[in-house]
Amino acid sequence: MTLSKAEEQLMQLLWKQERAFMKDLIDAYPAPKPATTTVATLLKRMQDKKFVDYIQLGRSREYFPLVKKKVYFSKQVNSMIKTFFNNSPSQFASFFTEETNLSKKELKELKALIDSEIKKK
Amino acid sequence: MTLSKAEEQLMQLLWKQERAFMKDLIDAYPAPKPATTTVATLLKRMQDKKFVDYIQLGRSREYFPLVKKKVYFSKQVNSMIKTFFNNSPSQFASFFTEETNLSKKELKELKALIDSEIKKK
DNA sequence: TTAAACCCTCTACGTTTGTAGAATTAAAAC
DNA sequence: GTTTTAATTCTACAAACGTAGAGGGTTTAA
Repeated sequence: MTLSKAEEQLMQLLWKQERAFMKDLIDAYPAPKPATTTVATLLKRMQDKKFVDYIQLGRSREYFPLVKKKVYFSKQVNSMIKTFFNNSPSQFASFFTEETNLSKKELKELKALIDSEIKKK
Repeated sequence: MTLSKAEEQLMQLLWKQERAFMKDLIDAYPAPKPATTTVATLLKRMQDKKFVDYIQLGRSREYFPLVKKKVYFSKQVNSMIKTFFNNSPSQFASFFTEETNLSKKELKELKALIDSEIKKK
């Protein structure tokens, strides 16, 4: 089960807020904001898909993610790696390094980071 | 304009073959293979979206990609970076390095690769 | 207490997607 | 030459998606 584009956008807003009432989510939308009913529909569909849940507070619902952004993102990347790079993360990594425009500074940071990863192993 | 899931799968087959007749594409599908009409429909839609074109050979068409895999992939990654990492490739990179299970060896290769990228700058 | 703000469910409608049957045509194999 | 194979177009239909009006409650601020 995956999120559609519109659902994903909403999910992003929810991840950012951690927990939110519908109003907060709508506030967070850039203009042109969708109708409240649109957001309500999306939230309900996302519930059905088990991506969000809520607790009833008074007559309002405080929504929260059921899936961590990291986990969701990981799945996305892994599926891309599988699709595009024959399931080889290192192939993906090298492609990424070459194709993305990282500055020299960023590259150095990345290198340092990799170093610390290597040490962990 | 983007490809749908089913279209993307077909596109992968076409990228692999570089140029192909419909039959070749269908052959390349894992079971259960879709009906030929299904593939034909997808191909036509992909044409409309300007992702493939063909040349008429006899009464058959040899299809080929209009968009390079690399380019398409790049766009995917960039949109993910934008969505998940606030448009920061380096944030993405560090996340990736930490979360993906690269072996020590792969990490070292990646590091070497980054080094050569640094030198280029 | 009345208007404005807020939230929810139900319903709906146009578009896109996944999938494929029917009909037709042409070529290839027998 | 007739059956088989491959392709193509047309048509279709169910599911998923994007979007939102209508209707019907509360609540809060005037």
